[in-house]
Amino acid sequence: MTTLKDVAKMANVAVTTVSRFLNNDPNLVISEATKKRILEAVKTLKYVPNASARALKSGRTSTFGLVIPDFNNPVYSQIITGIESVLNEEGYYLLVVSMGENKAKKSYLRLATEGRVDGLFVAATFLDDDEIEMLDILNFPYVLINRLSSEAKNYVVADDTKAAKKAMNYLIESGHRNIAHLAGHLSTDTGRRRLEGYKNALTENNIPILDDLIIETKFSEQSGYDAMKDLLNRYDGAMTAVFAASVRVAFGAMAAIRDHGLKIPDDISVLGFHDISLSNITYPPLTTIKISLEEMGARAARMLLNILAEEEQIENKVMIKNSQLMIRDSVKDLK
Amino acid sequence: MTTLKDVAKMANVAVTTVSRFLNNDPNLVISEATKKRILEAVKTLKYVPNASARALKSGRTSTFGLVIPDFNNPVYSQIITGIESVLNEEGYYLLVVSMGENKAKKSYLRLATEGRVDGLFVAATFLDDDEIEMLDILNFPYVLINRLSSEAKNYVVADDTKAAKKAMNYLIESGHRNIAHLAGHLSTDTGRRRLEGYKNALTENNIPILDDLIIETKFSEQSGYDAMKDLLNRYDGAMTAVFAASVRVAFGAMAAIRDHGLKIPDDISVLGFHDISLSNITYPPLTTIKISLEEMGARAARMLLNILAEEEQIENKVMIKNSQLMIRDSVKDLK
DNA sequence: TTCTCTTAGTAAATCGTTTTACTGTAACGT
DNA sequence: ACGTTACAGTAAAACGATTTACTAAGAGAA
Repeated sequence: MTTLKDVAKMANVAVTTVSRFLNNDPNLVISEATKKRILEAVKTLKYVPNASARALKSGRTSTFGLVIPDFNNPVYSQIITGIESVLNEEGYYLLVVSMGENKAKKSYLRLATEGRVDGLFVAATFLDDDEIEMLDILNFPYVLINRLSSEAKNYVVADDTKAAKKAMNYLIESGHRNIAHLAGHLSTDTGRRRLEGYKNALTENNIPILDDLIIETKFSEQSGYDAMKDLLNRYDGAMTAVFAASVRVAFGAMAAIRDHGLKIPDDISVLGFHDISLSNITYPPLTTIKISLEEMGARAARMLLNILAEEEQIENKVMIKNSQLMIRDSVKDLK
Repeated sequence: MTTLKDVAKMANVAVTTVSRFLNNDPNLVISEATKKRILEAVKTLKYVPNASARALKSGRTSTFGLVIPDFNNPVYSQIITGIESVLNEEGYYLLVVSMGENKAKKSYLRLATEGRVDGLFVAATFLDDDEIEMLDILNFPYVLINRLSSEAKNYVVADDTKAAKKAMNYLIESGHRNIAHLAGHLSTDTGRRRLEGYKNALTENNIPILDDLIIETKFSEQSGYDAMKDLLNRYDGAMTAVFAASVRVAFGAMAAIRDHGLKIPDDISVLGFHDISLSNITYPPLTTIKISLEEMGARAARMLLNILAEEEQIENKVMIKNSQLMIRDSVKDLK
C-alpha cells in the first residue's frame, strides 16, 4: 500500500507539500517542476489516499447509513436507487442495514456513535419514535424516509393520506361503495395515514365506514393473502372493491381472490398503493396509486447532504404531494 | 465525542490500560478495583471506540463491499439478505454499490484501494473478466457471487447448467418438444450456462435444437415481454412451452402471452429460472426452478470471512448443486 | 546596507486507537 | 541480603493523512 510518505520520498518533497498540492490548497505556492514530480510519483506508485486516515483526521467518512426493514421489499429497492443516484455523484457511499420486526433495534445507533457514517437515512418502519429521538439527542444528522416520528426534524415522506384519498375517489367514481381496506401495519404511521385517506374519502362521499371492511395486515404477500381470504370468508355484504395499503398486500390479495373462485375485476376490483415494475405484469395488470419512490430517495439524499454542509441544523420537512393513478385493468367501472 | 483519553482521565489510569482492558488483552494484569473504575467511566461517558481510528491502526474496517447490477432485481435482494444474516452475527457491515450496464465501471475498485472495505463481493454481471482480475493483481480479498470469471479464485455460483437441464427435463417429461428459450444476456456467464443446460436436455432427449426458438434477452420484465411478443409473431411452429432464463423475463413473457390472446398453460406453458416470493402470486402461479439465493449469499459471506482469517489465500470454489422444482400451475402436462 | 516581499516550500502537532516494550514495587525463597 | 517472580500498570511509537505555523532564499526598494 502506497502512502503519502512514499510519494513524498519519490518526488523529493515533504509530505505536507504533497498533501497540500493534491488537495488544492489555495495558499500553497508551488513550482511547475515540483507539481510534475509529484504527479509522476503519484502515477507510478498508484497512490490513493487512505479513507480511514482521512476520516480520522477530518471527522468525515463520506459514507451514509441506511436502515430499512427488509431488502425483499421492492419499495425500498426503489428508494435505494434514488438515494444512490445522488450519492454517486457526490462521491458518497451507502452502508445498508436491514432491521426487521424482531431484530435488536438499537444496534443501528452504533453506526452513528462509532463514527462509521456521517449521517443516517432511516426508512425503518419498526423503530419507535423514542428510538429515533436518540439521534436528536446525539445531535446526529439524519433524515427519515417514508416515515414520520413525533419530533422528527428532517424527513421526506409522501402525502399518504392524500394519495390514498385519490385512489379511493377513483374507486368511488367508478361506482364502488362497498370498499374493503387491507390496511398496513397500523403501528406504522404510513399505515395510519393511508387508513385516514380511506376514511376521509368515504366520509366526504357520505358512505358509511364499516369496521368489518378494514383489516390490518403486515407488509407481505402472505399477509395480504391471509387477510383477503379471511375477509372473503367472513364478510357477506356486497363488497365490490379492495384498496390495499401496499403493493405486496395487493398481490397477495389478488391471489386470494382467485383462489376463492372470484374474478378480478368482474367480481371484485383491486387497487394497490405504490407502483413497482411488476404491477403491470400481474393478471390482470394492477391499477395502482404511484408515488415516485426514487424521487423520495433522491430528495432525502440531497437533504442529508445539505444538513451536513450547513453548520446549524436546518429544519427540513418534505411531503411529496404528487401521485399518479396508474390505471390498468384491475378496477371495474360499475357505471 | 468521548475518547479513550477521557475515559482514562476519569478512571485515573493510562490510555494503554483502558485500551488493553477493553480489548481483553490476556497479558494485562489488572486489579478488580481498576476494572470497576474503567467500566464506570465507560458507562458514564458513554464511550464507544471510534471506527476510523481503529481501522487506521488495525488495517481492518469490519466492512465488506458489495457490487450488484441493480437494486430493483429481486434476485439480488435475496442474495443481500443471505449475506447480511451472516455479517450481522460477525459484526461486519455491508457497503453496497450498484453498477449497471452503462456506469463507470472501475469506480468500484476505489472501494478496495482506498481501504474502505476489507473485502468485496462481486455480483455484478456487467464487469468484464479483466476488470475482475484487477482484484487478483491487487491481491485484494473478494468472492464472486452468481458469476464466474476465467481466473477467479473464489466464487459461489449455482450449477446453472444442471438446474436449467432439470427444469427442461421436467418440461420434456410433461410431453413438451417444441420449447423456446428466452435466454438471458449471453454476455453473462449465467446466461450462457443456462443456455447450455437447455441444449443439453434437448440433445439428450434427441430433440433438435432450433435456433429460431432461442432468443437473447436482458434481465428485465420489458425485455422478456418484447422477446416473447417477437417470438409469438415470428415463429409459427407448434411451440408449446417457454423456458425463461430469469424470473423477470418469465414475468414479462407471461404478460406478452396473455396480450397475444393465448392462455397459460393451456396454449403455452412457462417455466422460469429462480424463484421469488411473487412467483406464486402471478396468474397462473409460475412454476420455477429454485436455487437458494440466500444460501448463496450466506456461503459467500462465510467464505470471505474465512479468506480474511487465513493469512494465505485459499482457493474457494463453491457450486451450489441443489435446486428445487417449484411446481405450480404454469406448465401443462401434455400426457 | 537594511528592510520588506515574494516564492517555494517544510516541521511538527494532531485525529483516536493499538501495541510493544518497558518500570516500579512488594513478596518470597534461599 | 540478594535475586527472582508476580503484580499492576505506563510511555511512547506507530497507523496515514491534514493543517497551522513557520523558514530560507532571493529580489527589489529606500
